[in-house]
Amino acid sequence: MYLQILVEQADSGVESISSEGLAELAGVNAAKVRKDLSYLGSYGTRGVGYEVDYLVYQIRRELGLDHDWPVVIVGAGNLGQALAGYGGFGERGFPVGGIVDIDDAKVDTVVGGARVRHIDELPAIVGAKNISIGVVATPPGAAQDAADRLVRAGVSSILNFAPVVLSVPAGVTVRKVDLAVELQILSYHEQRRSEQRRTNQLRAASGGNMAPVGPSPRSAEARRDASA
Amino acid sequence: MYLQILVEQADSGVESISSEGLAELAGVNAAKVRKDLSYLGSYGTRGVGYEVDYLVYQIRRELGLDHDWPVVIVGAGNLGQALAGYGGFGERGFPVGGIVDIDDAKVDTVVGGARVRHIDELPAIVGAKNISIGVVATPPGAAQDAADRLVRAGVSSILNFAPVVLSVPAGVTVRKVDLAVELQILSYHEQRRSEQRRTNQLRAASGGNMAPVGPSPRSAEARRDASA
DNA sequence: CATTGTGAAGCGTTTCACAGCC
DNA sequence: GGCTGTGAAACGCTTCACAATG
Repeated sequence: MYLQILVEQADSGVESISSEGLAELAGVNAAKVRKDLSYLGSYGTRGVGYEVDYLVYQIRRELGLDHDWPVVIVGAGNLGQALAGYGGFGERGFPVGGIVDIDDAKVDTVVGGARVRHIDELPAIVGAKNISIGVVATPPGAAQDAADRLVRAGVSSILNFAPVVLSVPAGVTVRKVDLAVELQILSYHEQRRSEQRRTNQLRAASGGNMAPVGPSPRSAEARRDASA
Repeated sequence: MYLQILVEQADSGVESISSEGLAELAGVNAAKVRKDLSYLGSYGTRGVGYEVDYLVYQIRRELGLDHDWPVVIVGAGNLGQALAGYGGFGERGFPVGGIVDIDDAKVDTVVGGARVRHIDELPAIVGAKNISIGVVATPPGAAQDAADRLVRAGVSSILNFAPVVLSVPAGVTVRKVDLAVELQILSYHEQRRSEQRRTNQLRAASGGNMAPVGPSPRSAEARRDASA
């Protein structure tokens, strides 16, 4: 996240930034920024701050972003197609090295500039482009099989969009992005807000005093809290 | 996550589950499951376990999933279209109540069964369907404006797919899904793995003894760790 | 007697507070 | 004087361990 912000700042011509400035932009505590950055080494200058370009370079190096990581997408349905068509991946160093599907009807169609290939070609694709990262964009029922195939093909990191817990051997990293879970979390907050409103109405109706729970001044502090 | 697993279990005819069983499926510790569920109330039976259906009901109630939450999508580009076309949302209680874009060329096109409307109609759409949740699927530069418009229209929860930190008033919840960040995290793990391999080679070449760092037996334990 | 519910310990992360340094 | 780097305290989440109980 720091990387994103720093790149943005660099693009706007900012050359130096303090931990406090970066914290403000990231919505976190300044001490946290300093501690986080200290794990990279001592790249700040006391009394001055951090040089944006240099920090970008160091973070990129630490994250292994000094070269591209081609990815292979399994599943050419709605989501797979959108991911393949979404230019943002390539821009950020993750070009789509291939997209595969198990359905012959989808094979050889073209999405986002890539031809869909059959899932049986996975080992060939992974081998040819030396791919380490796979994306599972299949329906839930096909996700474990997709993961197994990716692992067998030699992939060691998986980004999973299917709403299932994947089981993989040790040494393989899985990250899960579950859109429904994100919405459920928002639903929970909405639920609480509406319960809160009911309680306030009751309290107001009964004429009692109450601690303020409504919007406080729109300070940076408050805005940070809002996304917690 | 428990909810997902429990619904799946219910569909396969499982009627009762222990904290240990649920922990296994979720890839977490059994004590954590019990503590988590204890916040809902005491819905288990000692010596027996939890009744799946009842637990599903209680979790749904707590999360506010006892009714649908229509969502409005801002941005009808690649991602917005995929989200609108992705049936999974509606199935899980989040039907697409509308999709808007600022670009007249996209307005009135139809994606995933919904007609794209102009972003100026946002207040009308939100008001008519009583929408609380908005999805930002715009390019980075347009995201803050999209968020501001959503908030002005009365939305109080936002799911943000744009790679920017949104600034919203207190009382509005934002969750961010950043695909590039997910891939960057995987890149970091890959980076470490390749560094590890180099170190091992050096150690092996120098003939020294070393603690095992490679794959261990594929136990449930190890597979859990893999996704950490 | 298997399994829950939960105090208490353990542990990693965040924040404070200030010495160190430019 | 201003800002970094970092021990130490605070905090919150996870896990242990076991009393409670159907």
